[in-house]
Amino acid sequence: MSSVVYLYLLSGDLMRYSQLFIPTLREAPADAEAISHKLLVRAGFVRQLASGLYIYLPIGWKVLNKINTIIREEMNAIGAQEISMPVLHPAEIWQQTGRWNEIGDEMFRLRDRKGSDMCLGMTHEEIITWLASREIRSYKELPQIWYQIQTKLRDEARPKSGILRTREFLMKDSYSFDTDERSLQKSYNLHIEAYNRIFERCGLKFYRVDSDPGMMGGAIAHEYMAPSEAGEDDVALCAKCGYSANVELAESVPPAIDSVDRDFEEIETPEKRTVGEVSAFLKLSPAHFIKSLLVISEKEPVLALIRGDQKLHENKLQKIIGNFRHASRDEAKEILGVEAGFIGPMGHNVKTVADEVLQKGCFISGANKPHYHAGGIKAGREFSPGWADIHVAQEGDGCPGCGEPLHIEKVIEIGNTFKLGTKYSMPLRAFYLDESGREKPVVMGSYGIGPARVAAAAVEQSHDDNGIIWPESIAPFDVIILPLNVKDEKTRETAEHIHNELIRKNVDALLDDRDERAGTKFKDADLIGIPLQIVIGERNLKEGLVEIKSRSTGKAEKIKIDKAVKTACDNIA
RNA sequence: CGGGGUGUAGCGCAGUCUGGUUAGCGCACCUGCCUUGGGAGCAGGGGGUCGGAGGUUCGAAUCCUCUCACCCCGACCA
Repeated sequence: MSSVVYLYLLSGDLMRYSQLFIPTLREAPADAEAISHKLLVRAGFVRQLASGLYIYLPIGWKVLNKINTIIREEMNAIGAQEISMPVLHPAEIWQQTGRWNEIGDEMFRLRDRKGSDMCLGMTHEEIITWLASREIRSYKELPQIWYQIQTKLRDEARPKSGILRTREFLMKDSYSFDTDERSLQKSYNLHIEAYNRIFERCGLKFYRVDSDPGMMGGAIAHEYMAPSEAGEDDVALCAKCGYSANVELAESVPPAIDSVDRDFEEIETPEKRTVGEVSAFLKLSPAHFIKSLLVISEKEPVLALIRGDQKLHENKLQKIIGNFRHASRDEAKEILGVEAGFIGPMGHNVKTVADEVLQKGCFISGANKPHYHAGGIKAGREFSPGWADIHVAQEGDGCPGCGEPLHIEKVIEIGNTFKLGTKYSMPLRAFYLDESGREKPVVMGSYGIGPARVAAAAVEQSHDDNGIIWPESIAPFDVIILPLNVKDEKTRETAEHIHNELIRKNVDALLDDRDERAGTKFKDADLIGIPLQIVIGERNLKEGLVEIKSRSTGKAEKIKIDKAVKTACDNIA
């Protein structure tokens, strides 16, 4: 029996619906968009305090704690040790790693009464590394994995989708400390094992994908992604070889076009500027065109070329030419001497970066004169750019590993893992002495899980028109007992009896003892999403029967009263 | 930060364009009766600074100005 369940068994009242605070609503708030947002509010799990700030009501908090219990069990199982660090941080440590200045408005900052700069923790690399720097002396003390489940605060530019993107949220964050890269790989692998088990136990469908380490530093990073329409990220997946990556960095080979080599020729295209307009006008698919986009980097203007059916991947381009912005219409005309809409790759004196897919084939693009496009444009003949992958991977593009078509899926990020290396141990001087007495920086990793996102993803992935269908492992209760008419003595007695027996067997069972009509009880039970319902009605009772119904399958079974407890227990596993 | 939208009872909404009784409806809530296998019915009842401030007017939920909050799209996101 988990500690969470045990706490709730302490008071029988908390197993009675009439004593519990579960404010369900017939209608979802009008401003809720995501399914998980609507259902969690309607079913009485959460309430919004302000933008990006949520109150967890009793059953919401209980679900979160069930998730946290699973996380703790699996983290402890890999030898991680739970600690708790402050949410309020002195600026100094963040200044030492440089992130005080690197991070902008997203960090909540404040001053204490003495005027010292402080901030609210967005994450705890700085703090834990400070701790390690003071306490870790020798290779004999390594490796270590420390974790906490702690509130994080981020002044998000746009909180959204209920509890999916909030300004204050709970996060399980763990940090590994190792002597070298090889040892770090072991800690990293341990986390992979733990994460796989955690998300499996939480009943989620999920992928582990390559991700962009971003400002976190370090070279290797992965994200755990739960497929959902409410997600904010896209991942590229290959069913054949298993390639999986966030679209932020996914590579792909766009399908080849069959183009016939032709000589260069100009074509009049009056008032046709965009690829869409020109391709419709010439009755050719957008893949036969080159999109020529002028951007301005910090150093110089750059002409970026991509195929007409592809999108420019700004992050990929940014890694090549540094920060840039799109040129204005006037700038384009001034620099290239032609109005936007009729720009072609030929004959310009500016740095040009083209997507690799343009290396083969014969294309159409702007003719560099108003109201004209040009056909027969071949790489190496009409233009000679620098080559790079600068397109966004799209559905059906070839897998970079095996060539099979990629599938793009919308996902919620529920966890991430980063190899940090010495990014934090160096500036904060977290050093240890190795076997030969040499001082070396600790090699670190950092690993996050968002319990609220796990809950939201579970709702997104498992619901129907009637409400939530919780995975058993994280449901607010295992069983709900529905005495349909509590004024009927036999009904009430049977329900109480079954309830007591289930509780005695450590089943987390809720008794709906409210004097409500049957319909109301069914609707609430379905909405809240408790996996198993035991329905006690006068009709069946006369034959000595009660009904056990599965929330997920909707299948109901009539069984003898004295078999109800056993059957329920068997169903809970 | 750019674009769009919404603020009227706990929730969902009408009324605003075209200013004029005591600001309405459904659900929820309270009391009574009745009812008990899918959010019943009847009767009675409570609940509103119409987001806020200022202005125009004899008179403002309604018109004007400012402001705040929230949602959606985009940018951003260790």
